[in-house]
Amino acid sequence: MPSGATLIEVAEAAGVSASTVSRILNGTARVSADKRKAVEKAIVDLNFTPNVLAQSLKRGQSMTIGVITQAVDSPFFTETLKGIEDGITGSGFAALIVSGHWNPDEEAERVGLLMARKVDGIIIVSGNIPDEQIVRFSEHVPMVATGHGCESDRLRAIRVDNVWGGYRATKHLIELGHRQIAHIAGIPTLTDATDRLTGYKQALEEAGIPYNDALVVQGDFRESGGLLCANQLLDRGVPFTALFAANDQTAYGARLAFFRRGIRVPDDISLIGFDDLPGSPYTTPPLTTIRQPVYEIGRMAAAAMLALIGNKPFKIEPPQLELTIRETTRRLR
Amino acid sequence: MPSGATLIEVAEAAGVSASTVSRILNGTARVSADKRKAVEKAIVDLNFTPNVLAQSLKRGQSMTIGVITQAVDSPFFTETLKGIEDGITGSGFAALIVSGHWNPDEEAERVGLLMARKVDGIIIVSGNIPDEQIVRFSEHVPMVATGHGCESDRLRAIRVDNVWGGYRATKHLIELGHRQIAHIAGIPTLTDATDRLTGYKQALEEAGIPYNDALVVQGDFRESGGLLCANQLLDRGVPFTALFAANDQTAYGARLAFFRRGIRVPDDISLIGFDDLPGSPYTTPPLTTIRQPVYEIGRMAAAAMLALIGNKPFKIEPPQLELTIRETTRRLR
DNA sequence: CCGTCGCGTGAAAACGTTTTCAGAAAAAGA
DNA sequence: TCTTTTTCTGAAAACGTTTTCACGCGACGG
Repeated sequence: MPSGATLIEVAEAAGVSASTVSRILNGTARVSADKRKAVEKAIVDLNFTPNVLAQSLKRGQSMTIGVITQAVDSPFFTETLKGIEDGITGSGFAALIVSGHWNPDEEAERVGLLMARKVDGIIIVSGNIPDEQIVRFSEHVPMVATGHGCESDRLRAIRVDNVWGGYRATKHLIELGHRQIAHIAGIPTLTDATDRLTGYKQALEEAGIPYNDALVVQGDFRESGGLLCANQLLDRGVPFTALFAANDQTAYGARLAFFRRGIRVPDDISLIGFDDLPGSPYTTPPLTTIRQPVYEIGRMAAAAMLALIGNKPFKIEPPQLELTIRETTRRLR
Repeated sequence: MPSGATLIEVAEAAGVSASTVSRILNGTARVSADKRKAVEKAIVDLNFTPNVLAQSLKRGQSMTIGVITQAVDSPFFTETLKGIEDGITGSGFAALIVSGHWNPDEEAERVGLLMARKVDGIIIVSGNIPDEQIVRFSEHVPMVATGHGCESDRLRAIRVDNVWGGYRATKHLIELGHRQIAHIAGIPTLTDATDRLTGYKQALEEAGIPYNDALVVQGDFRESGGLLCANQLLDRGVPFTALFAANDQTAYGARLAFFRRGIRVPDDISLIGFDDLPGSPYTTPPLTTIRQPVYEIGRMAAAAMLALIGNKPFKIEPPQLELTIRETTRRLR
């Protein structure tokens, strides 16, 4: 527990000047052994901890990294958050987390808030703030953005190939013999969502299956939306034997819709999600999905940020998506 | 986007002293209309934002609240986090979130870290740091703790009645006619977990059902533990018709174990959880559970902390648990 | 017409560090 | 022994605010 002792008090107790104490603390210059000893003793005696605020003010560095997330209650974000947290710990930095609630204006305002607090960098996790704006921000403070494509001098982007993911998911279903494949899309303003839809279309086209508008419906990346949309799909009466949900949460909702109507998964309908949330191996049956290394993305974001701040080179290698086959998909009878 | 302009520059631009600018900013004293106008103009012209660091240093207040959580990746914690975040926004405070990973030593160290950063208060979300230690910390900085029972001058506790929750869950099963009721307990060092077990025993005793050690097994509050423990339980060969899982995540795991063995829920075995995580209404079938108002607890924690910091009175009313009956429990045939 | 009051204001001293600058002491070179 | 260098150290000036203190000034009552 840090005390109220100040560096000056330590200096007095040790009979040296404040400068000397500071030098010992930071290893800025050589100090004679006896003074060093006296100071070190005084430090433990007084139980001294440097005042980070004063340090920050002087150095112009706050040792804080701002993180903008969208919904702290979504497993998708919190996994990334955990990665960031783990990546930061031990570096002396701490994370100031604020959430933008998917609202671009709110996000921009939060960026301002973080800047006012003189954070040393901002990590922006997904969200739908326009890319150009991010680039503009990055002129003021180093930034790392996930789910965005833009890059610049002080801006790194980490993004997975969502088109490929959508393609792979759909292709998996096609390989199992399905040809009537429905899709519950994500939030249309997010490229993540539209890219997955594009991938879906590509796979269809490749297999020579005509795209059918009646089999695609607009979700919201959440369970409730999945439930609703699946019901909608079912009610349309256009038959389908497989469903590609834009993310796992949507898949959970759809799964429930099927359950309610006595439709068995995967016996009657195959279901595939996207993300591979921590809960997905434990659904009944365990969910087949496109694994997105969310945690690793978080760690990578943290590492990239640390490198950016320290002016060190850092090569981002785009995290790979991976088809994870569990038990909600099966070969068409 | 905040600029590099300082208060002194604003003062110069407006032809007044720094003190005057400060007074206008904080409304500390009356200032003549013309100077005020000049200053306000200079502020927007220079796009000035006060340096929070300097303010903090001077005022001895950092406008930051530290939050210690255990696992940012568990829905239980993130829901609380969301409540805290929402409760804080608009107050000018920001949340510095660190995680203790269930490790008391790590938790204590993190408290030190937060204190070094001169946070104005610390909210500690669950965790197994000893109560006395929390009390000790609270002598240095205002604290709010959830899942702990201790209170003091600068310490507020928010905790639900876990004994009652365990009792109610078990009683629900008993009311449905079950008499062979298994229990997968939580982490034994957490009172949350042991309290729920106590409640389980109480309900059993009340109903005149002898407590059977063979029907209780030690989980870890996570899905994987639930899966393992349910299998263990099944392998023991002691028959049971209902299972009370110490939390929802454990229930998810157990559910999967049953599914794997072709045991139907609720037809063959009734299952009840604890927490009511956001995902629980969307499991198949939707999980019967004891609803814990996690989000509200977060908001309450934030409000209590703000009140504590502002020296305002605040009455914490303990959040109520509630039996939420869905579809994983049914009357014994 | 002269003390007293209240109001608006600026100068300057904090807050707790880091860092430049220069001086003193010690070591090295001649 | 007398420079010249090298080490080590302290004084003092920052960093960008807030806040105390005191001062000038017009208004007030006597």
